Amino acid sequence: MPELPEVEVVRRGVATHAVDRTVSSVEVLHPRAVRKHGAGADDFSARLAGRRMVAARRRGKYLWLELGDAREEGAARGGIAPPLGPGEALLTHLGMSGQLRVQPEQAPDEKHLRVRLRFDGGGDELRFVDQRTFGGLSLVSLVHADGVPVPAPIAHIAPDPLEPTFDRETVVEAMRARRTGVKRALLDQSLISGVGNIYADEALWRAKLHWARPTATLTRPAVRSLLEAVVDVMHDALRAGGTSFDALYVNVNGESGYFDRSLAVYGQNGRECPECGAAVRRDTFMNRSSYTCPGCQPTPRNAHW
DNA sequence: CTCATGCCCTGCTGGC
DNA sequence: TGCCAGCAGGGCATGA
Repeated sequence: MPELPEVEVVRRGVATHAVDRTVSSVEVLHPRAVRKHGAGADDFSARLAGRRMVAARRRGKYLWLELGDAREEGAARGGIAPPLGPGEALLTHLGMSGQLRVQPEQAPDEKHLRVRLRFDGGGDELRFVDQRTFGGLSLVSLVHADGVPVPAPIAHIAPDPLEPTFDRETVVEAMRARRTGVKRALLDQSLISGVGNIYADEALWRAKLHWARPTATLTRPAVRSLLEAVVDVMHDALRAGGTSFDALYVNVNGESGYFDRSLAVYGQNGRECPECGAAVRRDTFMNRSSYTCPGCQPTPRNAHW
């Protein structure tokens, strides 16, 4: 499952292989992959063709490729200017199973290939492959939020913990003001973005907090150490190239990360906690799994289920 | 406004 | 061997 560290690995790959290239043609093989693009697949393809990728950026689990000025490029291509101005981007979310792959044009189509981008001059293609179709692409305009250009549809999402604009103390106060459980707050993208189920469980384990602990009962130092744990686990995962349980997460070259070997509790039901040796337990919460060590993260008396 | 819940989607796994 | 329930889960719409 791609979460922030995995998306960052993909961003780096896309920055290397797609930035400074100009899209020559776009093929949408499954309309659901561009469902967020309101004007439809044909419009998506027509507008993206001829645009130059100028930068690869990320907030949380969203990744976008900033596009060069369409009018100049359109003029250069014989006056067939797409009706877009500057300040736009190709926005992507990988969902659960989305992949951006750099592939030679002669490579056979992947079974779940959804969108193909070809570039001027031929060579490698950029492919969006997605088994479960929770992910997708769209063309969006950029707006300024706190002085940072972000895609308009995700302007409501909070900075992620690896961004320079992330203000830890703001998040500490916002979390303590919530009347909910700490994991639900960690997964709330309007408070802090980029934290998914895997890294939420790992950070809670490192901070020795149970997922059902009410945020209102946490001291400021406890929230600070939780946010530090989030940053630490994400940095560790990034160094390992991300977490891959199966072939669903790979980088743009199709390679898996190996952080799954370093997971303390996530997916470790019944295994020994690396800290105290107690058997890791799995609970169902928010219709998904939460893994805890009963020794290191005892259930709080006032649990917020 | 805050907080909680269900749905979208496909493929793999395990029980019978 | 085949069938089906359960599971993976981010983000959004909707309801309380």
